[in-house]
Amino acid sequence: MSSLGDLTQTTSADADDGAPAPERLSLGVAARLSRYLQVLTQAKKMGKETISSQELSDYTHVNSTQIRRDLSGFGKFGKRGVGYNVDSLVSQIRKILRTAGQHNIALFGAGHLGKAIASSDIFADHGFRVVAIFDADPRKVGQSVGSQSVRHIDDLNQVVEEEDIVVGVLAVPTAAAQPLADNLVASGVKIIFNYSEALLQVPPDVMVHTSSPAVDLLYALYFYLT
Amino acid sequence: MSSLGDLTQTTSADADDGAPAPERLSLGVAARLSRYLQVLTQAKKMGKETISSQELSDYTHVNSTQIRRDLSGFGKFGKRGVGYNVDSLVSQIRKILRTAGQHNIALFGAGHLGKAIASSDIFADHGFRVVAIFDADPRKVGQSVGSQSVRHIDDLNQVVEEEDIVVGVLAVPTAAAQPLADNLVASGVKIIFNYSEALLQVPPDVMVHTSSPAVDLLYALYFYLT
DNA sequence: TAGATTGTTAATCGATTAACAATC
DNA sequence: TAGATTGTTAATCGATTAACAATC
Repeated sequence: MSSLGDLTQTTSADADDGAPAPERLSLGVAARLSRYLQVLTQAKKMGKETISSQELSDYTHVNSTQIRRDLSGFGKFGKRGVGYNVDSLVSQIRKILRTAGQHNIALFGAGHLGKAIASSDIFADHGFRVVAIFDADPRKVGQSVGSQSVRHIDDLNQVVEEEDIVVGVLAVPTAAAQPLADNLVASGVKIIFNYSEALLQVPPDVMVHTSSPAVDLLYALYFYLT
Repeated sequence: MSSLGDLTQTTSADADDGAPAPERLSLGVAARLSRYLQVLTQAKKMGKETISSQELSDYTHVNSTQIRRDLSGFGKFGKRGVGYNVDSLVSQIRKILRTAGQHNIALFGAGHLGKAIASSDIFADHGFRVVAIFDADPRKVGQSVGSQSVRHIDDLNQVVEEEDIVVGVLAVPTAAAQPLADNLVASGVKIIFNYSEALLQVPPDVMVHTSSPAVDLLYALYFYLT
């Protein structure tokens, strides 16, 4: 597996502008780059023009050397003595992650959580757009949430195709999650974001991310208690 | 394949003041044990009595050898040819993480997100109890959310002391987050769970976890697109 | 028994970190 | 210039994996 060993590095002559990374990023690198992007996006909103690896480290809790190393694998984005330009680093990382475009989300569940998600700009800031909201409750169908009106699940297949849905977000009761996941899989969606507690069973080519705030708390608490 | 990135998402206020603390778990181990615990908790709800390291691996995306290795460091919890007893593994891990007890949470923000959190049992399942809800809007004070009635922020100090609040959860608009965090720090809370997009500034002994669903999506999308 | 799965070792690979020269 | 911060190296640490005996 020596050719896979290079996953995180691009080293060679073409490290500069626009050169496509020849290999897939490793899991760790992709995850960290995404985190840098979030902090940068927020820093930009706050009017910050440059940021140092140490500042990025303070916010992401990733070691500053690691950050510089992650970035320098793709080019020389920083200025010594100054730091990184926020705007240009944002677009460099977007290029590396190939997430510069718009991506469409379907949201399931028009309860409190669904409404919170629909009205937040946490997704919008990163190019994700909620283009459809579904609910199983017929009384909710037709109500408007954010800029969308709630649809019935029967429309799922049609909407996925017409709107080019890439991600399904489940903000539904635990018991409803697996059947919905099955529907999403059947309609061809490959990324499911699960806010319920269900342990979802999906084919290997479908990616499930289960959000688990309580797990993060347990973990934080351990270091608080010890 | 998803959440290896989560490992570093929370930080420890890791004050290495001379005396070695030989018994502390490493960040990675503590994070993984927390994940096992979540899956086990859910598996238990579904009536599962035993679970193999391979099944745990399927749900957590942690290598099964790694799981057996993590667990065997603390004792021989499994039965060869059978797997692990779900109930007993839950209590063993709780013991290791020292999170067997109840811990009290104060929730800030009685909007959609706050209501979703208050009515979810995602925290309750792991021994966290929302014992107070605050909102800055005087019209919301006194309303009841879940089993609590909404309080005014002025009561914060008193509540933290009386109710032994260990964690503050921020489900407020981004602009309101930093002042609230300052209040929490002043009242002695050491763990802050931030659902806003604010980049919070806190003293080094306070731990901030910022929830970032969009980051996880970016990350998932990268592997989908490549 | 026969099949399954743990507990454990040893080797390898990738991530993390400290340190520092380069240079803005 | 003087201070700050990047880019990079070399050493260390932790994760992953294959393999397999033990044993339920």
